[in-house]
Amino acid sequence: MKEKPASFSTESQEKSEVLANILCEEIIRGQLKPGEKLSETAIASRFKVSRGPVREALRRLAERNFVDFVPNVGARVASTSLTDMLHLMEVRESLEVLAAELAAEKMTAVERSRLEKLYRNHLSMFSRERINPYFQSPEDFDFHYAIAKGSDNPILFKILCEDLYPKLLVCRSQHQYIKGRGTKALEEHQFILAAITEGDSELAGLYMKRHLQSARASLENLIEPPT
Amino acid sequence: MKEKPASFSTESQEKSEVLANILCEEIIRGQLKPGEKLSETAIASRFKVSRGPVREALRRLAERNFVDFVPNVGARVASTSLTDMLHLMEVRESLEVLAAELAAEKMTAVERSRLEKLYRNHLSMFSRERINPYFQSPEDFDFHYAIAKGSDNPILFKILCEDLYPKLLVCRSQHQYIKGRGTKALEEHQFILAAITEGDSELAGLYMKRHLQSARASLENLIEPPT
DNA sequence: TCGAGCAAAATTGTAGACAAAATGAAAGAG
DNA sequence: CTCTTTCATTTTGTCTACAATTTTGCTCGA
Repeated sequence: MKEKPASFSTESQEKSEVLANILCEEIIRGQLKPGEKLSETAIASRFKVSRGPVREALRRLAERNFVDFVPNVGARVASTSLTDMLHLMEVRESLEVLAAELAAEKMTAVERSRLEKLYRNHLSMFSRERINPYFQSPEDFDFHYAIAKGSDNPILFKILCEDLYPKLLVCRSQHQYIKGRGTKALEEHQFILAAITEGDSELAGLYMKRHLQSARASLENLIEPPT
Repeated sequence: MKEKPASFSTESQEKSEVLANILCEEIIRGQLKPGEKLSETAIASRFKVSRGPVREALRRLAERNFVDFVPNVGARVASTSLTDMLHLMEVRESLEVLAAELAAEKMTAVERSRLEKLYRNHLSMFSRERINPYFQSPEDFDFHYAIAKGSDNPILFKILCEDLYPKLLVCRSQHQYIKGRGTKALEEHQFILAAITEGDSELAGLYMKRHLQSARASLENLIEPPT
């Protein structure tokens, strides 16, 4: 019997995957700026690897639309406009309403209590230090993440948590969009939480819809300011 | 000034992309069966290329979840269960309702007339040869494709047409799920079309919802037959 | 001054070879 | 007979080298 050498913390190793994750992270953090050239040789020498793994990593990122790729020319960091962000939010709204409805129906007891605990933590956290823009903070995403998980629909979860959220984070970092909606968002979470814990699917969806609609509306104002 | 040599029909060339498309097509057609091993060397020799492009192609397909990938082991054709298909349909329903609503608001005049023409073609086509299961036929997808396009939301379009529809086709081929809902689906299209051409967003969404709900319901029966 | 055209440099695309890991089969112990 | 261990084979991971394409800068001429 083989000792499992990687007890935890990882690893599938495979440099191309590690590279893809690192580059993805740097794009999200904004350390790699939109439009910036991603030279294979430069990346290869930076990470002390050959170009093979780099190419594979870039292909993966291209498939996920984190980089724009032109054959025989190369890869560049994809630049996402505010219009893109609006489109993302439109899709997100639709899918999270579904997620909230499904979560209200299907969440297990432990999931519900965990979600409630999560909310209480956020509440106490932001009642002490009150200058925080809760909206789109890591904690905000945690809440939505938990609901996506609770929907018990892996496809839905993947689209939301692995496609849309990262993309939204990229948008945010590329536009310094830190539109903090104060503790308003936190209050809205309370209603969503209540509906989910009571298993009221329709209501959970409705609260989620309003929650995200207000976020989207403020974004729309940013694009075309009201007359 | 350079002559553009590839006047049309393509090409970005780049073997890894060509390979990815071919393999994807074969998975959709069911020529590559679920769970089947995708050996790099085998594919490389089959297409008379080196392993490099093959690896890149497989990485792309893995990112799109058409193949399951295990480091140091290799890639296998992803097998999609009927439960997966149900999850896909749930997400699809939510997104297509949004697409129909947006299409009703934003479709241009020429897009509307084109959609109408498309519908009339399907109508005459299936009134002559009436044995066809319209539902999930290429023509059925054409209609939904046009609406996704008309939503004027590239993110939405991409998820529907490049992620969900292909995946649904894979499911169908892997399960011989040719559940033809007769010309019922065609009739439902008529209502959707009417609502869109009249710009009635809410109604278009509602008809779309019912249209896909009935499809999903019949799928649910397949999984857990009614008592 | 500006643009076309050519040439050199840099970058991407592909191929082939080597290293590392996993798979599978055979041999041996209980 | 079954389970375990070992070893050879196969397959994947990575690297280096070479071919093809693009980019860049220069020269030349109007």
